[in-house]
Amino acid sequence: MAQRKQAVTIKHVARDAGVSLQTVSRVMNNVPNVSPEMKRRVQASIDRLGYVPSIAAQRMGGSRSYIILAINDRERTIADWQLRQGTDWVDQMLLGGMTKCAEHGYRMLIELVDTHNDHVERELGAALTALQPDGVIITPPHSDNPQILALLQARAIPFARIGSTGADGLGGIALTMDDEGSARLAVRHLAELGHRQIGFIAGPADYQLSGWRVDGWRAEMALHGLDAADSLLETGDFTFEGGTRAARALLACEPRPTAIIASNDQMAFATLEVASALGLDVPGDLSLVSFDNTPMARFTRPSLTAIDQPVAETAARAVDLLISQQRGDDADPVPMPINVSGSLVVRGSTAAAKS
Amino acid sequence: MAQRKQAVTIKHVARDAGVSLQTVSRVMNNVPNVSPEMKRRVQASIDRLGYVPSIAAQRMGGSRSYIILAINDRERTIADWQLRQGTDWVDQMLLGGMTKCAEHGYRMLIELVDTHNDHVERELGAALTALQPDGVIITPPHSDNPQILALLQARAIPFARIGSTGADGLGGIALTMDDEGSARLAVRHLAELGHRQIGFIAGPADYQLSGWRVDGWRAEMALHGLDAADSLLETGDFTFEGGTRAARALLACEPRPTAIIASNDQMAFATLEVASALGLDVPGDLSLVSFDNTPMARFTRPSLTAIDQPVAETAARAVDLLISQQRGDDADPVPMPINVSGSLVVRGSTAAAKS
DNA sequence: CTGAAAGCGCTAACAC
DNA sequence: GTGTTAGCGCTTTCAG
Repeated sequence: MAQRKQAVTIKHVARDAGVSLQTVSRVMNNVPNVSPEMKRRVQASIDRLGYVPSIAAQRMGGSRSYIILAINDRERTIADWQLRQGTDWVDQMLLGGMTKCAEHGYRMLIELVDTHNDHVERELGAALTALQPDGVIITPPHSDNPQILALLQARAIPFARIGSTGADGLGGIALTMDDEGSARLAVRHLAELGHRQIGFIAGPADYQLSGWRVDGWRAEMALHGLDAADSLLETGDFTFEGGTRAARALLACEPRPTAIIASNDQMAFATLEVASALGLDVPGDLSLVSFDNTPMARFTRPSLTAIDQPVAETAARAVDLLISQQRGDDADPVPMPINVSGSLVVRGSTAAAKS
Repeated sequence: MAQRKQAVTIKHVARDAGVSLQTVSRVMNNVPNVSPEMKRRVQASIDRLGYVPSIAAQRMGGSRSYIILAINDRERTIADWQLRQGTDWVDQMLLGGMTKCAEHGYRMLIELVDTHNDHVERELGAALTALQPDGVIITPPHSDNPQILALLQARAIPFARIGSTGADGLGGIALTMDDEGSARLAVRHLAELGHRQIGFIAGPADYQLSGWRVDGWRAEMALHGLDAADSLLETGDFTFEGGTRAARALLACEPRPTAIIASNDQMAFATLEVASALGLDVPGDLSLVSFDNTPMARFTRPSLTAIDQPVAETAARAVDLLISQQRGDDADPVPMPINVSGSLVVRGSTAAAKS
C-alpha cells in the first residue's frame, strides 16, 4: 500500500525556504506577484528537495487536475485492437496528444465510451466527476453527439471536437482534417492520370466526415468536368466486409469505373481483393486511392496510394488549444474550425488510365 | 475553468440518506461492518443522486488513487508511433490493461520514460509523486532496470514486470511471455518440416528476453539433434536495418540455412527482402518464422508464420495481480514468474525443407 | 455497528 | 509583495 503521506510536500519547501506555503504555491504556478529574489530562493529549495506537487492535492485545492481526457468509441476501438488490423488511430492520438500534454505538465488519459448504450451520459458523466479533467477531446463518431456536448457544456469543461466543423453551434474547439479537401486531392490525382469514371466508397453516415468526403469527391469531379453519377457512389461501414460489398457493386457497373477512392484502408483492401477476384489488375485496370494511410497501406500488393490523415498533429493542436484556453491565454481567438490538412501519399495502386 | 465544487458529494448522499459521511464512505468501499439495512439505504441514495466519488479526493483522504501507471520506453515507443510500422504493443497493452482496470474502477495511464538519460530516477520519481499510482507496470527493456526497481521498492509501490523472471530478487510481480518456450515452438515447427540448418536472429542484449529466445533455440535444436552453430546465430536490434545485416550474414554462410527465425517482425521483413534480393524464394528456398505477430505479418508476401505474443493477456494479468495484491486479497500466492504462453501462427512463410 | 473529529496537500480568498 | 485562513472531498483514526 502506498504510504499515506508524501515524501516532500509544499510545507517542507516552505520551511526550507523560510517562506509561507502560499509563496511556494505562487512560484509553482508562476503567479505574477512574486519578487525575483523570493522566486529564486523558493525555486532553489524546490530543486534541492526535489519537490513535485501531487496532482490530486492540486485538484483538491481547487485548481487544475492536469488531466486531458480523450474520448474514443469503445466498441470500435476495442474491435480495432482485437482484430489487429494495424489501425493506429489511438497510437497517433497518443503520439500527438500525450507528448503535447507532457510539454505542459499534463497527462492524457484515454477513456472508452459506449455510444450505442443510452448510458452515454451516465458513463461519461461518471468519468468526468471521477477524473475532473481540465479538458476533453472527443473523436468521431462522437464529435457531434449532442448528448455528450450538452454534458460537457453543463459541466463547463473545455472540449475539443476532432472531425467536426462545429457548425452546429454546440460549442467547443472544432478541428477537422480537411476531409473535403483530401477527397478533392484524391480525385485530382486520379483525374490528372486521365481517369474519368472515378468511383467512391463512402464511410458510414454516423461519421460526419463521410459526408464531407463525398462532397469533396463531387466538387472535384465537377471541376474536372466529370460525372459524379450516383452509380459511382457506394456506402461502406469502414469494415472489410462493407468494403467488399461496395467494391462489388461499383465494379459491376457499366461502364466500369477505372478508379476507386475508398474512405478508409480496410475498404481499400477489400477493393483490392474484389478486383483481384474479378481478374482486374491494380493499377493496370483499376486505380485505387484510400483514406487513412495506416501502416498496412505500404504492405499490400500493390502498395496503396493514400490520403494521410494528420491525426497526431490534430490531437496535438487540440491539446494545445485546450490548455491555453483554460489557462486564459486568450492570445488570438483562433478561427473555427481549425483545419489540419492531410496529404496524398502516392504509391503503387494508381496509374494512368488506359486510353 | 472547471468549477471548484463538485455537483454531488459524499455530503449530499449522507444528508439524503440521513447518515454520517463515514457510513457512506463505508458503503462505497465495501467495508465489512455495515448493516445490510443501512447499506441498502445508502446505496439507494447513491443511485438516486448519481453520486460518483472524486478520485482526487479519495487519494487525498489517504486511500487509493485508482491509477495504474504503465511505463514504456520513450524513445522506442515514439519511434514506433512515428514510423507507423504497425507495431501495436501499446495498443495491446491498453486492450488488456485498460479494460481490466476498468473492471475494477481503475484507470491505466501510459507514461513514457527515457532510460538513456540518467534522469530516469528524477523523471519517473516525478511521475510517481505527481500521480501516486497504486501500481506500476514496467515493460521491456525496463523490466530489470535496477534503478527503477529500487525506486519503486523505496516508495513501496506495487509493481509488475513484464518480460522478467524476477530471478534477480528485486521484487515485484514477474511475468513473462514464455520466450524460451516460444522459440522452441518455432524451432520444433521448422524441425518437423525437415529443416536442419535453422538460423536465428536474436534481439538486442538490453532486452533480457533476447537471451531467453536464444536459449530456447539452442535447447530445441539440441533436442532434435541439430547443431546450433555460432554461425547460425546473429544479433539484430529489432530494426529493419539491423535485421538486414543479420539476414545477410546468415544467408552468406555455407551451408546456407534453410530456415531462419527472427526475433521480431521488423527483422523478419528485412529477411524477406534480403532473401528476395538474393533470389531466394520464401518459403521454397527459405522458411521464415518471426516473433510478435504484429498486424503486418499477415500482409507480407508470403504472409509470415509467427509467434504470437500474448501482450494483452499479460497486461491484463499484471493489472489483476497488482490490484488484488494491494487490496490485500492474498488468496493464493501466485508462483513467480507468471508465464503467459504465446502460440505459433502458421502462415505462408514456412514449408517443408527441400530434400 | 455507527458517528465525530482530524487531516491529507494544495490553492483561493482575503488580509497585511 | 507576502502571510493567514479556510476549505476542497474523502478517509483514517478513535469514540461510543
